[in-house]
Amino acid sequence: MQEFTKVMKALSDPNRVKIVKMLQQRELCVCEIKAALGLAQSTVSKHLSILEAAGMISSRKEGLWVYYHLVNGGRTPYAAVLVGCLRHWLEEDAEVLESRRHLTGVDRATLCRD
Amino acid sequence: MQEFTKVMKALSDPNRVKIVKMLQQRELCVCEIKAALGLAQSTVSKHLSILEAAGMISSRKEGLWVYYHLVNGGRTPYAAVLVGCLRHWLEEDAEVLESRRHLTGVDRATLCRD
DNA sequence: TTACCATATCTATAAATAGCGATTTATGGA
DNA sequence: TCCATAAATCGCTATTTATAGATATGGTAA
Repeated sequence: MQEFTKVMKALSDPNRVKIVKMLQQRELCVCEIKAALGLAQSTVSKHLSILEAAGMISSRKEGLWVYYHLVNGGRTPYAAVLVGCLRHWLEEDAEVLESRRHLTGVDRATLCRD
Repeated sequence: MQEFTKVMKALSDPNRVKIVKMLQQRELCVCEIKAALGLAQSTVSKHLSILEAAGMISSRKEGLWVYYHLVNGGRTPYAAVLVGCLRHWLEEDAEVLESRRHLTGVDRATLCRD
């Protein structure tokens, strides 16, 4: 039960849904997500840990940066199905498009030092 | 976006998931759900209104009683898919079985006057 | 070393939520 | 009309959650 509700709770916050939708395009480091959503770094880190605990995303360390990506298939059946559904869902959502727009055209190298 | 997160939030509470799983078996009036979950009537009513607002359940009035049932297909694509998934998911969940057990063998007529 | 930088964790706070009791509303029967 | 009953709503408390600032961690580079 908790395995299921954890996935539902993870996806009940718009910012976390936006993170999933952004990670559909490519893996991202924390500062990119921070910039795209306009949230504090600590807040983004918290959101990422919630999505990770729900079995939907995973991370990879590269030097100072931590890159997050969608877990292929998801770590639980619930995470797997929902991540799969979200491939199609909300593709035209205004908030999703907005956050994705912040990613393109921004140089990651300059973005991650401020 | 909100249409989606509303469904996720509705299913992020164990008691509401149990309500959906009970309604898979048959339609139920509020006092039956109240008895099965061991919650106050006002609390159950609140949960039902949240599930209804998410487009997953609907009600039918019959005299004093209000019978709730799953919306066939769901009022939104998100509600539809999740209700569909929940047909198979959590069938063996301990909490779900427990709440369902409270329903069987209880006479509705005597249950709803206390 | 020392300084710096990206991320995670800790602490605090404001807002949202689950819960219950009391009240209100709606319905049916006497 | 008056009373009883099922459900919805209101008012409140306790808990959870989203957020940000401050601090800790761990890697990089001088």
